[in-house]
Amino acid sequence: MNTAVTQKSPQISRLADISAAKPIEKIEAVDTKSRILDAAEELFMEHGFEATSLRLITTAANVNLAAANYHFGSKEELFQAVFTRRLDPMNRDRVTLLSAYEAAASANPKINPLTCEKIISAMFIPALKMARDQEQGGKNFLRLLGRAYADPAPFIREFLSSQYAEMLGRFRAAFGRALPHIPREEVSWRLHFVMGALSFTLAGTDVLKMIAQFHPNEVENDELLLKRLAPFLAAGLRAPVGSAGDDHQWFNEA
Amino acid sequence: MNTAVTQKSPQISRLADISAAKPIEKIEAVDTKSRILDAAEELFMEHGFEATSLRLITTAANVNLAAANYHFGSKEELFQAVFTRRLDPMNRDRVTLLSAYEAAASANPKINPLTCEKIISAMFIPALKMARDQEQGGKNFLRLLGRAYADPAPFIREFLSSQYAEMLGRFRAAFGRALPHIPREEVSWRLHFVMGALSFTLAGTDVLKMIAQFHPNEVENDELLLKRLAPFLAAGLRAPVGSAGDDHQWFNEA
DNA sequence: GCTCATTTAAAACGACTGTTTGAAATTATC
DNA sequence: GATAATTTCAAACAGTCGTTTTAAATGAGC
Repeated sequence: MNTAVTQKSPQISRLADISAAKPIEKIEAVDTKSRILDAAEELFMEHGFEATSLRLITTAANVNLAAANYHFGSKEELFQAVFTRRLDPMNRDRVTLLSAYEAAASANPKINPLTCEKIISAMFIPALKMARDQEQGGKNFLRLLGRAYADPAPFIREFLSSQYAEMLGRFRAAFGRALPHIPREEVSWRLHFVMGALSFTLAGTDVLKMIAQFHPNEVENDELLLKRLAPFLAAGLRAPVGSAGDDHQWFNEA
Repeated sequence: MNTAVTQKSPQISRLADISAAKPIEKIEAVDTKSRILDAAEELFMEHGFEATSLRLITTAANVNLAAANYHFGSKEELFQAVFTRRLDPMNRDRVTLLSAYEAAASANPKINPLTCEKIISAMFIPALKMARDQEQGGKNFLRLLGRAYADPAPFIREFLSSQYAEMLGRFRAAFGRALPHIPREEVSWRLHFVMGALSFTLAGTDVLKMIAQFHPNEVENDELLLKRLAPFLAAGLRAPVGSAGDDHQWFNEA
């Protein structure tokens, strides 16, 4: 015998223990469908898609296991239902707000120009509204959304892509008009970076937060957080495109 | 009987089909340990941690199932081994490069000032080097790393946190010195945003890429990609902190 | 009260999971 | 070449998984 590695004696389940799931928590919606959605939202946020079993969800929701498949068909469809419930209206609000800004700018360009800050606020305000309105569920969903961006499952990525297609198209066009001196392709990339910083921040589960000396005792609210993010992103969007001199200096001096 | 939802007739496995795994692919390392690491790196990147089974990994690596547990102890320890193999030297290179810049700046502040661009390049150059050196594995790992940032599994987050602690502390201090007019806490947040845009970009699996009209036929290399990212981040880091006027204007005009 | 569609309940299905075991094969050491 | 340490192998273990099935309970319309 031997040991290339000291083996752990007992088999410890890595997944959330279903026997430790409290049958009744704060899931208080009346109908079964909503109870399942609420529990799924919280548990998917906490453990991720693959690591969250239907038994864990239905136990937390205090409903029968078969109810999940009965009402939603499959686990994937339940996952999508969790998203559409909140993402659909949020992205609709974003497009509506952007349209309002565009109309105001069109009517009176001198007074209400469509600045980068305006466009960014059209993306953030609906997200903020959701985080504030449904006190618990809204924040859970934002964290879940931030994580879903990086999930490798193809069905998640295809689903999110279809959900975001219209909104992102509108905002890319708006940024393009607000930044006429920047090439269209560069604008696409910067919108890409904006989404990255945004989703990373909304997910709120990054490595930085677990390291000491990073705002140790202060509990930031989402509003203050996005007020920090906004100037950062606006400045990045307006930055001069990298000159040839910078490009060559960058990677050859080390 | 009835149907609240049209049921899918057969049970289709959502996970990667092990029967479809090719026993021999391009995993050509000689020793079993490296073969497992190479296969695990690629499959974890492709399917995520939970959705990747040890049987899938060992089949792709063309080794026996028990070899994974024999050499690494557990699936979690295998996952961590995949990371330490590349992340450890990469972060060491980053700190070394930053130290070199700091020494040069200290010796001759007028000629070699420690600018934001310098510090950013100390983060990017080692990542670029890895992406170029090991042609396939390096890129795979960067995508895996970007996804791991958002993974909800506690052991992943704690592991990454410990791996990044020293490096991030050094870079936060460096940014603080390079941006003396910006409050320390604001610097921490902006480093946070930088990491978000960076990991999102390195992951390369975001929603934007799947939407039409986004660089449809051009295959960007990582070098050009980071040349686009750098000016964006540097401008954001140097942005004036949000004034009180901006703050109040932001969220109350909708 | 009866009929009918809708919803809930308990139990089982087949498949897949990480891990362990004990013997065979291989490699190194003397 | 014999002995010992290391590595590989096939097989099994004890669970959990998503899903389906069957029957019981519930509700509405008349």
